[in-house]
Amino acid sequence: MTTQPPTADTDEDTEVERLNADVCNVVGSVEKIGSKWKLIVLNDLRDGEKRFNELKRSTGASSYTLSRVLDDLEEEGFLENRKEFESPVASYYALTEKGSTLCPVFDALDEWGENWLE
Amino acid sequence: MTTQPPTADTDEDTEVERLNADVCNVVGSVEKIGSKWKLIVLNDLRDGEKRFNELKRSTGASSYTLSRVLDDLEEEGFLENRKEFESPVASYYALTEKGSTLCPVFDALDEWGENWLE
DNA sequence: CGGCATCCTTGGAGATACTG
DNA sequence: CAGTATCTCCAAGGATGCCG
Repeated sequence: MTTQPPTADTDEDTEVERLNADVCNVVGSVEKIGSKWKLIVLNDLRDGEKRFNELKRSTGASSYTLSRVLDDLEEEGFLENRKEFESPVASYYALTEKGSTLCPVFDALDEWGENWLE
Repeated sequence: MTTQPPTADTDEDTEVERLNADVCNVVGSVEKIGSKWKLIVLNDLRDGEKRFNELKRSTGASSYTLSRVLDDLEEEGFLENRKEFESPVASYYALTEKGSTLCPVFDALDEWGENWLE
């Protein structure tokens, strides 16, 4: 095995998730992509591809957290990673097709926020 | 292209703040109503008002958790509480106007989940 | 530059028992 | 029935250091 940071979980909470997903997949969706950092990162990538440290700065996430979030999102097919092994290594992240399907969700959140935040 | 990849950012002071503003609505919205239980409860109330134990059952939250979530949501104006101090006390919760404004968000999540969950 | 590994703190949330 | 009071546990995440 490699590492098993916090990401390593046996999913026993799938039970609860399933219960709620039965009712409506709103909750399922949120469980899937509703975590704070996932949303921040995904939303940040709507503008186009960004590099690791760029995301780090713009999102405010620690490299540790960002790294894990990016891994998760890539693994789930929401974004893809392109590396350039040139002079200083460059690593670009961008939304995939699937990642882009979330735009309506972001739009809804964005619009809601516009009217109801602060 | 041998040397340095495009470093688009010059001064990070303004950049960070601008990006934070960019992200603000979506992230702000999520921070506001994006927690698992809040969403579960709010979504559960789209059908109409429910009582405490009803919600407890349908959401699967512990009474402690549910209680706090309800408090939060009421305090933030997403739902309202109606009590009947009759025989056995009855307490009904229902979405407010503000709470209903979240429906587009739920719809977006719902539709996304329909296409992309599992 | 990208990004793991490690340590450590926090609060979110379950279980349980109790009260009006 | 509708909550409140505790106790406890664990995953999320910040800080930091190191390494290719």
